[in-house]
This record gives sequence, structure tokens and C-alpha cells, in this order.
Amino acid sequence: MGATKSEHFTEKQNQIATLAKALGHPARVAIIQYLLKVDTCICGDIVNELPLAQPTVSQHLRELKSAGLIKGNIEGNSICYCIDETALEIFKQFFAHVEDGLDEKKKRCC
Amino acid sequence: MGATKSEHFTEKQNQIATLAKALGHPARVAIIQYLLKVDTCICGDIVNELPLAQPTVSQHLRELKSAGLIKGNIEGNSICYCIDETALEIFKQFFAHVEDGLDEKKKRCC
DNA sequence: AACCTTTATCGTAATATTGCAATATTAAAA
DNA sequence: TTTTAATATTGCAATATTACGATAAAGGTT
Repeated sequence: MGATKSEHFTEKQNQIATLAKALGHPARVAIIQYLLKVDTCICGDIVNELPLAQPTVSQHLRELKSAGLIKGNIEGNSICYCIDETALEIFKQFFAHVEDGLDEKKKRCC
Repeated sequence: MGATKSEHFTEKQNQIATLAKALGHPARVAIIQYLLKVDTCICGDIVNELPLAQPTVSQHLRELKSAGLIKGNIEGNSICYCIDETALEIFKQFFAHVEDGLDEKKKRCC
């Protein structure tokens, strides 16, 4: 096989997995960190920041975009990439939920 | 090609990516959620909770374990799996950092 | 127009992941 | 000791990901 059986899991589980998967590569973590670091969203030099060829970076950007972690607006002949806070909100919510679950458990095990 | 060029990225970037990748599959999200839901850590019925064959579940558990998201103690002839809070702490820290970065940016763009 | 810059897409090779049947391992139970 | 139950490992097929050279597309600049 090799294909994930997404249809057997809940929408929420697939959503979290998709976001996590998008963040599951150091280049994509680096891109997110860079977008946070630079002052403006008028980027266009992401390629120079990464130790990867331009087509590879473009591919990583597309994956981040399709997962909803970033958004890109065309700005003249370059593109302005930004972090999409909606996705981060979902992530944050999941971890808050995990945290709550752990607090509950503390009372009776491990 | 096909292999991630980890050596070109920082240790932190690789660490976050590894954790995120481990969570990047709905079955593994489901496992984490299940470990949070059940009352005790004396599990052993994770296989029955998932719509996947036993060897597949075992493999997912191993991946979560090697990423540091869960730990497993042998308990008689079954195994007691628990969430490893250390990994979650790293994750939480990363998102806090992202949050801070976004607050900074709010002042001047997008 | 001809040219440059920036980003995307295509094609392809190398490698990784997903999933499961078959089988092994381990320890408790009978 | 034989059996049973729980989990791991092996081997393999199907599919996905990663990376990049070559090339295309789109918008500026001269």
C-alpha cells in the first residue's frame, strides 16, 4: 500500500495530521521561523535563506500553503508570503486540549 | 535524492520537524488522543481502537516512541504506553515562540 | 521588442512511508 | 509443558516525499 487511510479517521484527526505533516520537515520549520523573523511580509528572498535549490523551496512553500500554514499574495513580479494564523490557532487549540487531558490524568497514574 | 538534508538545518529545526512528522499521521494523532482519554496508562488495547492491522499499529507506536512523544513500559505480557510530556513541552515552547513573533509583526504588516 | 528577475511546473531519480500477511517473541495461564 | 494472549519483527508491494535540472510563465526594466 503506502497510502494513508484517511477515510478511517475523524476530520479533526486528519486536520491535525495534515498541519503537523506540513511542519514535519526542517526546511518548512525554517521557512516559518524566517517569516516570523523578517519585518515585513514582502518577502521574495526565502530561497536565499535556505540551503536548497529554488524548485525545492518552491515545492516546500506550496506544501505549507496547501496545508494552510502560510498564504501568498502576488506583489508585482515577486510574491509576498505570510503566516496564516488560522492554522496556528487550530494547532494551539489541539495542544491546549492535550494539556487538559494530561492534567486530568495526573491524578491517577504514571 | 529523496532524503531530507537534515545536516543543513539547525538542531532545533530538526527537532521540531521530527516531532511534527511523528504527529503527521491521523493514526498517530488518534493514538495520542486515546492515551489522553483512557483513565490509566495500563493500556494494551490500542490496536482495537484503531482501524488498522496490528503490525501497522505497532509500527506507528514505534514511530511515536522514537520521536519521543510516548514512552512504553513492559507490564507483564502487555505494554503500558504513556504520553511523554517532555516532547510536548518542546512543541508548546515552539508555538509560544511563534505566537510572540506574530505579536511583534502585527505592528507593521499584513 | 529584447532582456532580466522571480517564481512555478515538469520530469525524473533516490529514498521514505504506509499497510499488512506471515512469523517470531515473550510472558502469563492452564 | 502446552496453550493462549499481546506485541514486535520481517518482507514486500503500493504509494508518497524529497531534491534538483531544465524549462516555462509572468511581470518588470531597458
